[in-house]
Amino acid sequence: MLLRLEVNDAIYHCGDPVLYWHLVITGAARKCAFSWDGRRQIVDFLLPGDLFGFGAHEVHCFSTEVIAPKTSIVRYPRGALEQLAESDREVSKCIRELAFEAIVRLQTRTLILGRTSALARVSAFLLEWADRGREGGGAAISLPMSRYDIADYLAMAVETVSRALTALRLRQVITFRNTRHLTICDRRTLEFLRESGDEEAEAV
Amino acid sequence: MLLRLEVNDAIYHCGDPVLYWHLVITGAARKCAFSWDGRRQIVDFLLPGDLFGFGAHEVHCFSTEVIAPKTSIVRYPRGALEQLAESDREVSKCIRELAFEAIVRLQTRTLILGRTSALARVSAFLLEWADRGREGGGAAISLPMSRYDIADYLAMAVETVSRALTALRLRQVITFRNTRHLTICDRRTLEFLRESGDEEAEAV
DNA sequence: CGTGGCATTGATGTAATTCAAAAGACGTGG
DNA sequence: CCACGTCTTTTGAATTACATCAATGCCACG
Repeated sequence: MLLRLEVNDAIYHCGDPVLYWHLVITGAARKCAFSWDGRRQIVDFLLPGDLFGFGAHEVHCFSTEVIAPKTSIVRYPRGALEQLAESDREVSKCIRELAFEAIVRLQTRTLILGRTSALARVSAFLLEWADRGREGGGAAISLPMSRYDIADYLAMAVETVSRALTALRLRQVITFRNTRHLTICDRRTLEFLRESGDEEAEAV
Repeated sequence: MLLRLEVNDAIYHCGDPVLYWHLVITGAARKCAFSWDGRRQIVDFLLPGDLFGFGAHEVHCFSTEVIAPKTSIVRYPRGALEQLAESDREVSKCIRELAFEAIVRLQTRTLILGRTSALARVSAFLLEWADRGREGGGAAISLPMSRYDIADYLAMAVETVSRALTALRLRQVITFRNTRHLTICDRRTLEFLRESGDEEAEAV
């Protein structure tokens, strides 16, 4: 079943029963949680090819919402896919490996979130998207999400995200075509900042 | 193959080839990463019954070290277990569900690490261990790891962990039998602090 | 009875949040 | 096309929470 959705449309809400597994065809989405006081935390961004909304529980732990215009999503009935996973070795193996990859990604994300400073987190985010989004093959990145989304993904204030991006721009590590399109000029430095978070220690 | 290990023994190192999958029988261990400047980040604590060291990659992304005296670990040859996963539906399903659970745990952890304040993180940690470690059935918790381990798990300074625990003790949310054994007196407040992180807003 | 690792506490510095506001994007309708 | 309102992004000033530095207390172990 194919869905065509617009920005801020919800694909499912936290607490909904898990009836389908979803796959992004075009566009982008965010998987997020809300706390009682209205704060939001983004757990993952979904891009074309990403499978989501599957898991051990009977109900969704998170909400998933569209962030890019004219996003299309495919729904697979959950039961059928689970049955297929149990009968077909190939499908089963595929799902298992997909789950393992998700685990590695989440562990890496845990490291990023946990350890580092604001500049390091934003650097890590840009590098992550340079890898995921590679559309031109070059260092050009397009960010489908707002600064608020990035802030909630990296667990920092919007202002801090903006400042970090400005800092990177001033140091000529990145350049902007416009607010949502940028290019990495100095990947080496970006990788360095991701690890250290310290802008001073230039001496390699 | 059964291993008996002592505190600080390494079960495997980051970069080692993945030859086995491991299962904790008794004791405890920590899965951690190190950055070039020597800082450490703990990704997960392993307790009896936890399977670890499996994944998509050919080499381990993390190191795993023992934290409790006389810890015993079982090793399963990786190839055999993977073959079993492909031939036996039950095993396959079991592993898949185990992976899904790991994903949910990691996502939850992401939320904890990401959003909240020091007090909230320590509260979340205590509640997590109250659930995992339930040995007496009561609210008694024994922490096999040092404050340094907790700090690296929650991505904060040791001193901050200590201060948070002291704050909780002074507010009579927890009491200590000794440094590594404590009891939760006021679970309600602990759950509240985990969500809000704000010690002021007592008005429910 | 000393020694060394772990734990707590205090004083100080700093980086990120918060509060506040201006400038830029974007769409709508006159 | 321009004026208008709204939302996003950026920048500045002030505050705050955490990290860092430094010192002391606490146990276990030899």
